[in-house]
Amino acid sequence: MGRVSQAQARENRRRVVETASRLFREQGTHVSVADLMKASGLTHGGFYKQFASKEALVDEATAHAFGELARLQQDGLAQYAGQPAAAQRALIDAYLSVEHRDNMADGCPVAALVTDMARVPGDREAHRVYTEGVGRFADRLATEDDEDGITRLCALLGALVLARATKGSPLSEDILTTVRTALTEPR
Amino acid sequence: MGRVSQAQARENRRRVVETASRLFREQGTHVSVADLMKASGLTHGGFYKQFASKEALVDEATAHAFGELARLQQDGLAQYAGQPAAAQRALIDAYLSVEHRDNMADGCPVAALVTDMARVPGDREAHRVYTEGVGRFADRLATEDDEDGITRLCALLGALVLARATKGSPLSEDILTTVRTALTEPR
DNA sequence: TGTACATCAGTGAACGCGCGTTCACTGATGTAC
DNA sequence: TGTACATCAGTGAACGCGCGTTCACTGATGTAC
Repeated sequence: MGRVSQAQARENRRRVVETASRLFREQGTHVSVADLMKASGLTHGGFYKQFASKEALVDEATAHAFGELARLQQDGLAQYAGQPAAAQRALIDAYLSVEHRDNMADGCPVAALVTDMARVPGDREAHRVYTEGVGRFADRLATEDDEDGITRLCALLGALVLARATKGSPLSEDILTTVRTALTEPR
Repeated sequence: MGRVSQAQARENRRRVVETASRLFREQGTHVSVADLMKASGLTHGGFYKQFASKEALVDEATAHAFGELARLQQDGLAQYAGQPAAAQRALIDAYLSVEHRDNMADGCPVAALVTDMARVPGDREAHRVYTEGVGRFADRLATEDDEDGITRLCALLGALVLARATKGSPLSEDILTTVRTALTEPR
């Protein structure tokens, strides 16, 4: 192939990070460097021209996924400007939808990476980004009844991961609809 | 070493399953056969005298962990016989304790295996056992306000896995205490 | 603007290592007499 | 009850394979003149 333009190299790098952020969410962070590069349309040998190690990519891909999440949440808020209750309801409906359950790759990184984070050493950059993302998500969910949003976040996240883990059983859809109702009905 | 008595062989097998059920919860189901056998005080070569494959052990260890969970929940109910509210409160306090957060190996398999289950093919025996365990856990949490216990289960489980994933930040303890209060205060 | 050459993103083979699994072997256990 | 021998749980070395990582090589890009 030979050398590639600086612009092309930047674009390739960007694509690897984006692909990684999707594959790590879908399959976990143990996806191989070779698979990651192949899915990005490259061969695995060039990986270390762009990244110091696989660990560095995990950190960067995690940050990328959380950046995307923050952007989506901003968009959601903007779309329902001045109607906080409608914004909440839209978020909850989307979060606990069958589509979100079945699409981990494009889904919430807090849910997709929750077990990976619990099993990884706590001093990693990915951890800092993750914890920050959890805090921001909770703030986003705060209401008059639930001042810090933490309880609502736990119910949302718990419902999504349990619906994924029980997929194939009617219980899975049951979990989604039950928690959606519980969180959106006025009380 | 040479041959070992049938009783000893059964005991060794039992110990491998028990060790696996703890290590899978602590580190995930990708713990190696060699590590599993070493942790059980054996060498890895003998593994296939007892199990058809690693996959078979994952199924069996999952079933073992859920059996243990069911037994613990029975004990908890028996201890507070005739006082359902106190039994609920004790369960919630224990589930959302720092000890439970920090001890995945002996902790709830629903929480420890939730991501593994989401990423494993749905037709496995481990899946059936898992889904059944989720249903039983939800029933156990049912109250007058929350007839099927699903919403409470999601909040409990979400809080535990998030507290684990954010461990090291004050947010972690915050999650445990906030959700514990939300679930135990009368409303 | 055109030419000569150094740079370096990407290639593909190779590295040591740990994985799940297999196998020849050992020797105490279990059994047939 | 004692003896002879077949069984088989456990050992440890080895298998092919995929992992993360390294490296000699390629040749278009970028730069110095």
